[in-house]
Order: sequence, then C-alpha cells, then structure tokens
Amino acid sequence: MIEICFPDKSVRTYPKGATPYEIAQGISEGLARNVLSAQFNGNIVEAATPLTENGEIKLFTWNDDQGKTAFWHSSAHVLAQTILELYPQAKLTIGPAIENGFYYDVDFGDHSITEKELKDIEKKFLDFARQKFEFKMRSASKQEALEFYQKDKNPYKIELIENLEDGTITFCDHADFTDLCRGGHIPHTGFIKAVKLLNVAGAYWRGDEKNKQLTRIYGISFPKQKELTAHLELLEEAKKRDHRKLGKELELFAFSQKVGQGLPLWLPKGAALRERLESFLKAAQKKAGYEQVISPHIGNKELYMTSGHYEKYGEDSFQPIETPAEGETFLLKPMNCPHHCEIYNTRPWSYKELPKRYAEFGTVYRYEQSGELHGLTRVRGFTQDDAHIFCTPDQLDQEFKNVIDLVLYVFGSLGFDNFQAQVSIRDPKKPEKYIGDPKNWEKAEQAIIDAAQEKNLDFVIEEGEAAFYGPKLDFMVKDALGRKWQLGTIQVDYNLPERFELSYKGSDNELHRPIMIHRAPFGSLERFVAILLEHTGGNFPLWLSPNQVSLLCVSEKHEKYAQKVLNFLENNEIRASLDNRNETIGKKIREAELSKVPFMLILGEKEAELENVSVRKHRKGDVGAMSMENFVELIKQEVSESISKFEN
RNA sequence: GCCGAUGUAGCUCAGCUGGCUAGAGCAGCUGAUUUGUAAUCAGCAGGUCGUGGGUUCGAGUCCCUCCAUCGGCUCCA
Repeated sequence: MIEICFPDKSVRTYPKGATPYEIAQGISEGLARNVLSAQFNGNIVEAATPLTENGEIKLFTWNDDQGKTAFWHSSAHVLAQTILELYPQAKLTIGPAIENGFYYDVDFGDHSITEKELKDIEKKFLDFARQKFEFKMRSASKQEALEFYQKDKNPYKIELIENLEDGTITFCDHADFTDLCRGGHIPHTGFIKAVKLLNVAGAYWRGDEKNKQLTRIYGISFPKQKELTAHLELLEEAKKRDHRKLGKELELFAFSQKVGQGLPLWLPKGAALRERLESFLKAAQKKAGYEQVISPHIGNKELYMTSGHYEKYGEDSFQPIETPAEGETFLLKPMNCPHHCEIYNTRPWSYKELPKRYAEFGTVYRYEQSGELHGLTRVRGFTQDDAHIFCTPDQLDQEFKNVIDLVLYVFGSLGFDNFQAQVSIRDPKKPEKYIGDPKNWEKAEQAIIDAAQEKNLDFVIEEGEAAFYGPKLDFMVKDALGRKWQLGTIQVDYNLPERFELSYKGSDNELHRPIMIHRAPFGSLERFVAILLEHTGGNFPLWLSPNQVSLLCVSEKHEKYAQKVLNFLENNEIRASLDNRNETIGKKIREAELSKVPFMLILGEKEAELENVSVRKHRKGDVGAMSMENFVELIKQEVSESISKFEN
C-alpha cells in the first residue's frame, strides 16, 4: 500500500501501482472522467502512470493550466499522427503545447500546405481522436531510439536524440504512431472533441535563421465543440480591437506607400492624443527631477563608432548619408543615448551635482526587416520617451527604484494592470554578443534583480534578452490577440560612460565614471498608443479623448445657441466639436456613438430656451439636462478623478 | 530577410470554372426635408481591379516580377 496526500492535506492509502485515474475514481466518477493529467511529488505524470511510492498528488482537469497543457501536448501527437498518415514522406521535428493551443514543425520537403489541406487534416485528426487511442509511455535506449529514426530517415529526431543522455529517453505510442516524447498526456485521444488548425507558418529548425525552414502548423483543440466556437468568437472580437483598424476608424494615424513602409503618419486627432501623453509624462518627469533636452535627427558616424552601435548595427541599418563635401558621413539617429552622453560631456561635473537626468521625446529611425513591421507596434521611425540618468554608483540603486516607480505610475494612470515585468539578462551561451566587462555586467544584472525584488515586482528572468551593452528591466504588455510587447524599459549601462569617457569629480578630488540608466516608461509613443488602443478598444479615458464632447443640434435653427455652448466649453478648456449638419438628430447621435466620443450634448428648442444642455453619455445613453456650468463641472470632475486615481 | 496568404471606389465587400460598357452598401456632392436620444428621402458622381510584364481572339479572373498588407519565423540598439 502507498499513502497519497491530497492538496487539502488529507491522506488516503491505495494499493501500490494505483494510477492517478484510479485515485480520482475513488473520489468520484465525475472527477475520474475529467482527469487529464496529474502532478506527483512535483513531477508531471499521466493519468495512467502507476504510482509506486508515498507522495503528494494533484489532479488536473481542463480547468487547470497543466490540464490544458497535457491536452494540447496530446493534440500535437494526434496532429503528427495525422500528418504522417496523409503525408508519409513528411519528417516530424518538434510539436509542443503553447499558451493557446499547440503546433508541430514539419519538413514537408518541397510540398507546401494550403488552407484546404488544413481542412482535410482536421477531418482526419478528428477521425483518429474519436478512436480513443490510449497514450502509452515507454523507455528506450539511445541505440534503439537512433535506430528507429534512422529507419525513418528523420535527421531532425536523430539530432534531438544525439543531444539526449542514454537512459533518459522515452517514447510515446498511441495507435500505431510513435513519437519521441518526455510525457504529460491525457489518457486517450477521445477527450479531444474539437480541433481547429489555425494557420501555417515558416519556422527555422531550432530557431536558427541559418537552418532549414520548416512548416509550422498551429492548432487549438477542446474537449467540447462549444468551447472551440466560443474561442473562435473571442478571436473575432479581438480583431475588432486591432489598433490598425481602430487607428483608421478614429482617424488617429495612417500609412502611405509613397512615404514608405513602417513610417507612420499622425493625423490631427492622433497627434493631439500623443501630445497629451507627452505633456502628462513631462509633468511627471519634471516633478521627478528630469530636465528636457533636444538633439538632432542625424549624427556624425564617429558618434556611433564611439558608442559601438555602428559596429553592431551599421551594416544592417539605414545606410550613411554622405554630404557633398567629402569626408562627412552622417547616420540617421537610431537612438538618443550617444547624443545625451555628449550633452553630459559639455562640462565637468561634481558628484554634488549628480544625478543628471536628461529627457527627450527623441524620434529615431531603425531599419527593421520588412517582415518585422507591424502596425504601430513595430515601425521604422518612432519617438521614444527617452531619458538618461547619469549617477554615481551610490545613487544607482535609488535612481533605479525611482524609475520603477515612475513606470508603475505611468502604467497605473493608463490602466495597464496586467503587465509582466521581465529582467532581461545575457545569453550565457553567446558572450560574443555583448560588449563590456563581465564584472560590470554581473553588477548591473544583480542591481536590477535586487531592485525588482525590493519593489515587489512579479518578474521573470529571460536569458538572452539583454541589450548588447547592458541588462534591462522590461515591462511587457499583451495586445488584443495576446501577443507580448515591450513597453516600458529600464537599462543599466556601465559601457557608454566608458566609451564616451564620461566623468565626475568625487569627494576624493579624483575623477570617476558615472553609471548611466537608460529608461523609457512608454517605450515608444507609437507602440504605447497601439497597445492603449487595443486595451481600451478606442474608448480612451476622458482626459485623453481627442474629442471630449460632440454638440449635436436638433436642427440648423439651433446652430447659434450651439455655437454659444461650444464657446463656453472651449473657454473652459474642454475639447468639443459641433455637428450642425442638415441631418436628423438620430443620425448625428449614431455617428457620435460610433466615433466613441465620451459625451454628446443634444441642443434644440428646449435647451436654447432654458439655456441648458441635454447630456448623453457614450454607451450609456441619456443622462438628462443640466446647466452648462454643471456640465463643465461634470467633465472636470471625471478628468480629475482619473488623474487623482494615479496621483497616490 | 525567410515561409504562407491577401490586394476590386475614401471605407466594408460582391464579381462562379477567363467572355458584352466592373456591381452594392456606407461616406461624398446636389436637391427636398428642419428633424428630440443609434441610420429621412431622391438624384448625381466616384474604380486604367496594387505595379510592371506575359499567356490568350479576349484577363479583375491564369502565369511571372516588383510593391504593400496580414499570420508566423528570425531580428528588435
């Protein structure tokens, strides 16, 4: 007999070799029917794994992330089985579960998969799933494993196995299909009632551009058809919040083929929105002791040779600008830091004067590969809400934490509460990617981790995500479709101060190197506005709304009164516009609603007579009549409420 | 940059397997209407079908080039 401890700390005894499925059966048949996988003594096991020792168990169903992982992992097996059935010449590589579904990377040789073929694959997939094939794990020696795939002429699996240790290799069989696998399956394929293969994409073998490009098939599966339908509806809903669609509809920004790809044009309403974000941050930064600076859009090549950026990105960037006079070479500014270093360098500094905090809404240009461009989130010309802090080693800790506070303040003000903090450090396997003294790197990485811990940030550490000159603390936010984007970023840099020979006079009357912090709470105005659009669906907080109030006259007769109300609002610094077209009031309201303007004022006979306004709120409807003064009060209150919310 | 898909009026979309002067709704313009909380009516105008080439008696439709966009991969100072 073995003793099994449950999450509620209760303990029961079972015969040796009992499986999680049988244990679930002992609790209830319903649970047993729904158990997808389990965790035993901290390891993921299958529902059918015999347990032979005492331990703690957790049973997972569809409602647990681990249950979903097992479900999708198993679905990837069925997809692989289906692919080999329909395309016997295909070579399987890897096929994991992901956050929402699963994929399988396959080498189809010269064949490319079409949409129609996906349908056929889905059909066969469900055919197999319905047959309730059990997943069975078994161990194999390295030799056996290699032989299996040599027979199969699959160089990818052979490469994978060659990197595995003998004795740790396991296979999973279901039906007559076998795959190299670490385990973590649902009991049988019959649980999978619905599947949708979402798209095909190219993906490099082992993620390396130099390797062969494989075909990746993405899919998602569910235990009920209804859940698949709901998921697809959710995706449709998300598309409505796409910032590219909203940006066009709300006339915020546009792109032009003539101007060039990845070069956004800000329309009046979008530019006004940006300006409000800028002044919001400028005010916060002024309070935090920043000073605004301005630097030009091009810089001498020498500048970027000094900074090291030329060596790193010169070849893969916009190419240098040559002047008519020989020997002059300029580059489009790809970042502001070197300029700010030179601003620091304009005079000597005493330790008593540090930290210096130079801030600039600096527009930079980067040659992003064409396939990388994506709406406003990845562009070739964008404006960073950049600043560089030059401080002494003693000040680093406090300065860094102050910046975290500033980023949290900005995110809080705009309602980004579900961000993910990420400490981006070096890739230990690729030291050649980074410049500077490893000792400084260690110091900087530790400083960031300490600060993140002290600020109680819920953070993950990502290897290989650091900038080439230093580690970062990044603030990641998801878009409507769940893709992660880096918004805020804080970076510690020992490198540029060295390269630009920055110094300050210490209390010991000796020259010392300052440390530099790069930081941008928004990241870039472009990306920030994009993600803000996707989060709000275009329903901006009142203080940011391009147009806060639309005045709608009932007929042209009331235009004069409406004009008076408009003047009154504008005198009170409220952004308002007048719709005096010869249209019905119903139509004007409809259009105002569609344009997502927060407030509408209906102005007709009654209002002109009583000198008041009838207020309608976006998505809420009629809220009744009030005096102009009270309406202005209402607006001001709503604005100050949303501002004060993030003042504390 | 790579893999795959897409590109018809300002916007959203029809246009079957190639066949008469390329259609619709919304937006626009003109006129009528002077309107009370999500679309008043009528008329008019608007497209060398992303670009350049090719196949064909004939191309929006088939093939190729390039450009742009979308989904991924890689990259992201």
